[in-house]
Amino acid sequence: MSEICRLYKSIYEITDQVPYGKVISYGQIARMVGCGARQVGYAMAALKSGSHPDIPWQRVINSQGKVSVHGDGIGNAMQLELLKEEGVQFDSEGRVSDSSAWWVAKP
DNA sequence: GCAGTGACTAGTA
DNA sequence: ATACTAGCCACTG
Repeated sequence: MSEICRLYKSIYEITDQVPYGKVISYGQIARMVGCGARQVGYAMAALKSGSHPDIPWQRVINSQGKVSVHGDGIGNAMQLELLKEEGVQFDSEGRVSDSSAWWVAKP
């Protein structure tokens, strides 16, 4: 059994701290943990149902404010739907409203 | 230990 | 606005 590095733990910690109806970008988390953005995405991919069901991985999106495509795009659709259920407003392009960003306060 | 891969980002053309 | 490139760091073979 491979124990997850504390780096992943930090990533999960931040992701778990994202409030309901809010989202955060991979890059932002990467800066917080002090690692590359890819590692954040990798940590999310490592999340499995049953291991860390309490982690709102669906609230993690890319810097474009959109959901990234994984594998066949299955998880992608689920993620989008989950966010909609949480009350996150999406644009016609599938982009999240700037007000839905957690970290932030973007000009 | 090296090479390839990956749910990314930022910069340049 | 889009397309391509380079950088990023961890995991797998």
